[in-house]
Amino acid sequence: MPAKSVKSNEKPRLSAQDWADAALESLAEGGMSAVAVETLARRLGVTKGSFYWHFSSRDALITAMLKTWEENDIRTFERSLAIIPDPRDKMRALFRRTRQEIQSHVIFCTLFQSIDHPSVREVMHRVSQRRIDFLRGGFMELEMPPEQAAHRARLTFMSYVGFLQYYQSFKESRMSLEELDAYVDHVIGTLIP
Amino acid sequence: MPAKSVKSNEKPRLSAQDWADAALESLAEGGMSAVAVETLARRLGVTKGSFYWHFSSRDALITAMLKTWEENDIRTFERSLAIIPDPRDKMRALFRRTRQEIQSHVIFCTLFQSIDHPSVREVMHRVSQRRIDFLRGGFMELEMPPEQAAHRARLTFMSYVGFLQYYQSFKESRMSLEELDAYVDHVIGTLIP
DNA sequence: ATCATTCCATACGGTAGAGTATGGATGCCA
DNA sequence: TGGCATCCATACTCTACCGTATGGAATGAT
Repeated sequence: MPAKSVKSNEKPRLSAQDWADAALESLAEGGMSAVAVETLARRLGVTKGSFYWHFSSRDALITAMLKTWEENDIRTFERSLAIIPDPRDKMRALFRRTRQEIQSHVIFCTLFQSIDHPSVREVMHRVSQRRIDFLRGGFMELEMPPEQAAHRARLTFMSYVGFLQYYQSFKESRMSLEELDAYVDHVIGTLIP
Repeated sequence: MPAKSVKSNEKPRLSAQDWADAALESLAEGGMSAVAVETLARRLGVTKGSFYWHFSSRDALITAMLKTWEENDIRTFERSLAIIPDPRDKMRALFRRTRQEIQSHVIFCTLFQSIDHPSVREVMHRVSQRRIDFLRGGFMELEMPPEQAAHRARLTFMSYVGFLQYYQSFKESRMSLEELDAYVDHVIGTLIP
């Protein structure tokens, strides 16, 4: 086996980024309350002593975690859609994106539930604004007048947020995949001109 | 002064309903974490000793609080709209309702953020289903085919949930009232056939 | 007037999680 | 090989909660 196995062998020797990554995973699974120092320490196979060497406080970890998420979000979200040339295809692809259960969606939704935290609030405000602006640009490419495009972008974003919230809250009574596809088609037909 | 002043004079002598009501107010202001025994006791001018006479646990209070809210929600929400005869007017009135900052909306949104709690989850699932069904009925009154009405009802509800979440999260950067009216009009024009 | 019931205060125990203090282990470097 | 920096373990404090145990004051019934 290799000398520098990162997983559970030899000596972990963690970095601050390792903690931020673990925090993100824990966030996706158990919400903000799961982003706890001792919980993460157990997860990483170390103790709090390690944590407080890398970070000054839990809040500092949360900030770093959010920074990691936001950067990754920008990379994977907008850049993957910039390739699609036709604006209508691009918007449709964007809508269908919601159907996939990417980790980014889960975290986006989870963070909205922890909006009380100042850092979370700040990041979510930025990210939301960015997505609404992106949608507005898309609708304007579809020949919508600016005012209307702005409203439609808001409406679209709100339905996205609401859907995630609902879908993740009531996992037990989810629609079937066929139904879900039909729903997304309906949304596309209703919101995309 | 009267002999039975409920407020802060003479002797409070609380009932379980008083605790549930105070819990609701506290919930609207500070979320579920504000629904804490000692916090409410301070609010009511008594101590925990009182609480644990009326309730067996914090969870019992939460259950009672949710029961109170759900009953009140059914009363004020659906019954006030059943009067309007024209289906299109009814739907429009329903949409414009979101614009008003009723306490029920605030609590609805706050509860969605605490969906982890089993009792909250159960109540929200019922309430959500009820509202979606109500919307579906409304769209069917507008001559929409059943399948389409179901999807449109979902979409409408999702945009409602998302809007509340967004609107309550970022109070500092809210739209002006005129803009908000224009937005609601856009939503009505887009979602109501 | 006595007595039980109702309602509440006081004091305590228990737990979970954040943060601190300190020493030990490991590795690099002169 | 001694020494310094890096990274982590152990053990502790502190705070904020929930929940319990128990006694006391008020009220109504007889």
